[in-house]
Amino acid sequence: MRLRKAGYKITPPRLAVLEVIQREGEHLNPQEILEQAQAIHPQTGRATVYRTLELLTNLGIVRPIYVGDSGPTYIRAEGGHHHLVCSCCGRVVDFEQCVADSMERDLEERFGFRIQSHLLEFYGLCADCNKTAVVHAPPA
Amino acid sequence: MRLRKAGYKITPPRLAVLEVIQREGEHLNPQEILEQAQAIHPQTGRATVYRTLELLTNLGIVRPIYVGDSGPTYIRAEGGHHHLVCSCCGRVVDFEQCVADSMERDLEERFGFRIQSHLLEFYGLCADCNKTAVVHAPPA
DNA sequence: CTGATTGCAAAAATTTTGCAAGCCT
DNA sequence: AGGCTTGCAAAATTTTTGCAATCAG
Repeated sequence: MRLRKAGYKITPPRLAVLEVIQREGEHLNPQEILEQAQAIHPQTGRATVYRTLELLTNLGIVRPIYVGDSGPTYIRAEGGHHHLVCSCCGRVVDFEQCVADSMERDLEERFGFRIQSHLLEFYGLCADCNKTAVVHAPPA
Repeated sequence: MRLRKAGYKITPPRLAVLEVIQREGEHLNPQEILEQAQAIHPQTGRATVYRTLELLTNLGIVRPIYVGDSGPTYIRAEGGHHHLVCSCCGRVVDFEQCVADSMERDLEERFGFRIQSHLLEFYGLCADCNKTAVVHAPPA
């Protein structure tokens, strides 16, 4: 338990939030995390979720990402995340193979960072939006 | 002027927002964009800034990015942006060389996207946080 | 015990929306 | 002229804060 090692107390709300992110894993926003955490520990308050997310983020256990339009969502802070995002309609496609790993070593040496994860996003227009919006798109 | 081609009107507030992002270029949040836009066109309203940013984003002219903790900031939607972000203290370091470009062609073919830009972020702990926080960090 | 942690509710901060007036074309 | 755009202010969201009560260690 990283929390303990860092000198923090292990409490039901914190465990609930951790559990939710471990389980659901991906792309939950604070509201959803609150709801699911309450399913585990009913009296969990919203403020505590925010405080816990900040704590876990600082400890490098989770991380917020912003994809498409919606607000922040949280994911485990490990491994890579790769998205292809349409600037026009907001569509998001995940892809796997990524060359970022090959850069980590070099960056770690060069900047003294200890890298835990990465996010690679390409922005552009998806096939559909390419056909329409770009040509001539009156407000909708 | 991309705006015109897409069928939108060229107005002072829109020009002001564009001008601000072209000029300052990087990492301005909506509030700052509003202030600077008002320096150009005083009666610019906050709502218009938000509406314009959304419009320009959909047209693929600008793009919001979220780095570190703070809210969204806007940048021109072209080229790449590369950050090394410390999960602990929020420090952000920019770096240049990037291998993402080599992936664009393949992704475009595979998913039918027309890629305009990319964002590559590595998350981890900076040299300073590595020494302290990880070992034992009572709340501060 | 003791201080970190919590939940609540209020306060802030950030975005969105409704609408009449105004401007671009 | 016609309708997209705008600015304002109010409404809706989202996040942060103050504080007494509680809980983990």
